[in-house]
Amino acid sequence: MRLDKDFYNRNTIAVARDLLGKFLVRKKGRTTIAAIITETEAYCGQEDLACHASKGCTARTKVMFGPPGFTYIYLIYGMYHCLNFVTEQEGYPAAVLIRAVDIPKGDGPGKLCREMSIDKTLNVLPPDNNQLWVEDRGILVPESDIKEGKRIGVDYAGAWKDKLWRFTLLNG
DNA sequence: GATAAGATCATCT
DNA sequence: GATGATCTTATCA
Repeated sequence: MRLDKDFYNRNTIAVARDLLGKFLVRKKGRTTIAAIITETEAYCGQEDLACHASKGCTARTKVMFGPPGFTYIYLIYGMYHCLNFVTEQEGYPAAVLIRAVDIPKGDGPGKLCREMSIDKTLNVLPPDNNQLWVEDRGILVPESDIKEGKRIGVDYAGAWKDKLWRFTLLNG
């Protein structure tokens, strides 16, 4: 079943952990790609210096301040798109970055978006759109299969760079 | 194995 | 005009 607004309207770290083992579904024309989410990162609120919303509500980050379940996609380093899902209640800016998936060789958030043809045309989609969403297909992930780690590429974020807000799925 | 640099542009100052 | 939620390739050890 497809994850709805209620799933995303929770603590961001809990959402990031629970997204492991879920299926990311991308529908493009007659083609549908489904991939198991294996790596995520949580970005929590304006206090988190690694979170884009820490600089305030701008045209780009506005979606993070909105209701949960929406997509947040941006271009980084002029080359790669990154896919996020907005979490927590409206007014609290937070999101989960999808870093890697299992079916199309997932090595990172930029490569993932390239493989699945995800770009800014999919930005700010509600959770019930028909192009990109996440499904629960009944895979249960035991606590022992989840590994925590530091977030990647945010060394500028002071004390927040060492937060263990990245989650990877072991085995498969 | 580790570290460094280059690609390249939307967004913010 | 500066700066990245990255990735690839090159160079050194």
